[in-house]
Amino acid sequence: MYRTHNCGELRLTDAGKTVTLSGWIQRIRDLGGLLFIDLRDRYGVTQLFINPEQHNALYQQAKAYGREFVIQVIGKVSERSSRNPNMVTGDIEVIASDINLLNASITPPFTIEDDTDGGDDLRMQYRYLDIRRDPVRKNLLARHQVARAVREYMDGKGFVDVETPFLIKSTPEGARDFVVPSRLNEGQFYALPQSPQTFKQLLMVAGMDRYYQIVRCFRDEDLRADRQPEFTQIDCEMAFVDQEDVLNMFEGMVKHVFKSVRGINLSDFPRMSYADALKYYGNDKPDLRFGMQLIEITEIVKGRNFKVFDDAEYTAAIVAENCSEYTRKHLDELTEFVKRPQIGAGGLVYIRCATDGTYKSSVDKFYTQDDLKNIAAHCACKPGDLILILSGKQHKTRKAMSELRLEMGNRLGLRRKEDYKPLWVLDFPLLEWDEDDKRWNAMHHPFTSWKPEDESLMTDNPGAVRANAYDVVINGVELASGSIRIHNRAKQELMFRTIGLTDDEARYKFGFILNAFEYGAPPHGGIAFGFDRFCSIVTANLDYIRDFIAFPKNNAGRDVMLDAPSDIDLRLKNDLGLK
RNA sequence: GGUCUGGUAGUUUAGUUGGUUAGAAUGCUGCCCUGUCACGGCGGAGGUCGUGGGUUCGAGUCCCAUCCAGACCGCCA
Repeated sequence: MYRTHNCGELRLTDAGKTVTLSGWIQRIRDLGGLLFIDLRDRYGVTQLFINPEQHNALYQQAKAYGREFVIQVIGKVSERSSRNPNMVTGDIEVIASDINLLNASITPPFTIEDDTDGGDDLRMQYRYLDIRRDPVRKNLLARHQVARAVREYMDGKGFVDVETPFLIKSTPEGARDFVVPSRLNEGQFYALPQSPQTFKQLLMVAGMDRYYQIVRCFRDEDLRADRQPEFTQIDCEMAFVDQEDVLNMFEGMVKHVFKSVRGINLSDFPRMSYADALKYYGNDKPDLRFGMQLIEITEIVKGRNFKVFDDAEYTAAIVAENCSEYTRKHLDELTEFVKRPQIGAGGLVYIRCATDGTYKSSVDKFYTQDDLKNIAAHCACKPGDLILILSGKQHKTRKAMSELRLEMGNRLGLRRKEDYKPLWVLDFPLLEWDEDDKRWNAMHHPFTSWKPEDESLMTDNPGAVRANAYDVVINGVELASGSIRIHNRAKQELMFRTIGLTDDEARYKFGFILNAFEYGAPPHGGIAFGFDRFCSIVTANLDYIRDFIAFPKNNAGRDVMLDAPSDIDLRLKNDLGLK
């Protein structure tokens, strides 16, 4: 038997017991006449004690050990003569009477400690050492807890976990597919699923009624801190439901997970239309942890010969409370921020609302004190506040304003880690114009149904059609996205035609689902959560998911531990008909 | 496809206007140390300054190219 206890469970009440522990050497403290070893496993750290006067051979043996050696120790639990209140096992130590070396270790390339000296690159290359560190291990355990809570809730609501295939057919819509060459069908390829979308709909046609799966998805697109080429979704679908049913069911799931994993009671999710999200936050995933809404002032700033505002399609302001004392340096920084190519604003106009009731702006040449007072009143700006104004094309300016708002939120400490502000964003447009391909594209996916009252717009104004689509957003992060689906062949064909697929193409690419819709497809809808994101938000409220994935890829899609992707054997290439 | 930041000891990094032997911390290592827990004290080893080219009397430092890493834009239904 390698161990009778783990390294995190012994307490003062165990004093006197003879125990066997196995684990890794975290650190050795040799005081000459005394030697301490911190022994670590997944569960914690326990101090071992060796007194050379009693066990000189053991002392000589242990002295030669180094960090990360794997040992088994037999000894007696006893109260420490000087306790350590910072450790849960700090009241006791194990007085070693025998130690077996199970495996030696070379010196690790970085320290296995909470605050490691290792850079990201090294940590990824030696991920198996990184996972020995407490913070990383905790994240993986948290991920397990989130998954467990999800399954608990879904099972309780009668959802059935059904597996769907990974080797499927490439489709033209959406992200770029990862493909797998077929040996038995030379020259042809499987695609890895971007999501099990069509399968879950077919399971509804099949009468499974309530389906879910925690499932890997694959998209061959460029990566970000919060995006991996393979990632995990909580994929869900229900039959005989309308939008309200889906919203209630999955709001319940998010609340259950927060309660179960963190003990946090989320209040009911507010709902906001896509149009309002853009109007008030410049963004379809608003961070509601702070106000600072966008205020449109396009018309009231016109007519003062300030050409930028006079010519602008859209001008908007945000009010930063108690920032009127911002220095020239601060304002220059903000100007630089919005003028960065990624944001792309032409410039930044400010109005300081001084505490004495006067106004100072960067456009004093064009605007009188009364003009500025009028703008301030429109923005409900108080003395001591600072108004920041951007101007230009509506879409681009809203986007820039959204970035500026988030930046100010960061600077003012308004995006507090401990706050959680979820919401539903509703009524997304069904379609968006693809400038490159000169055609309409499904905004969510081409199986999304539309508001019946907007159906007449499908032909004359497709961009105005609203979808039965919804997102869960928490703290400015899109956590989940779903829709009520089309379940009728004619409507599905109309959708395909609208996004530029000919009937022949539609039949070739999606014939299976069109056919299925003719065999009594029930009304259905669902949602899919980004599971990795969910974990990072619930446990740490971070917009960084790699720490929640055991073996993630780097920003070029490489696995630096395996050094994948790699070349393959020539013979394998031949078998696959590749050159 | 594009923009930006970085690459100096095992690791994390400092390095001024281009100028003597590239400095520190940590890790490693030797000796000392009987209650440590980031133990402590004294000593030691450890560097092709990512790579290639160029400018210069002289390059870690300036220029060009390239590789790697990270962040972002495009992209991601």
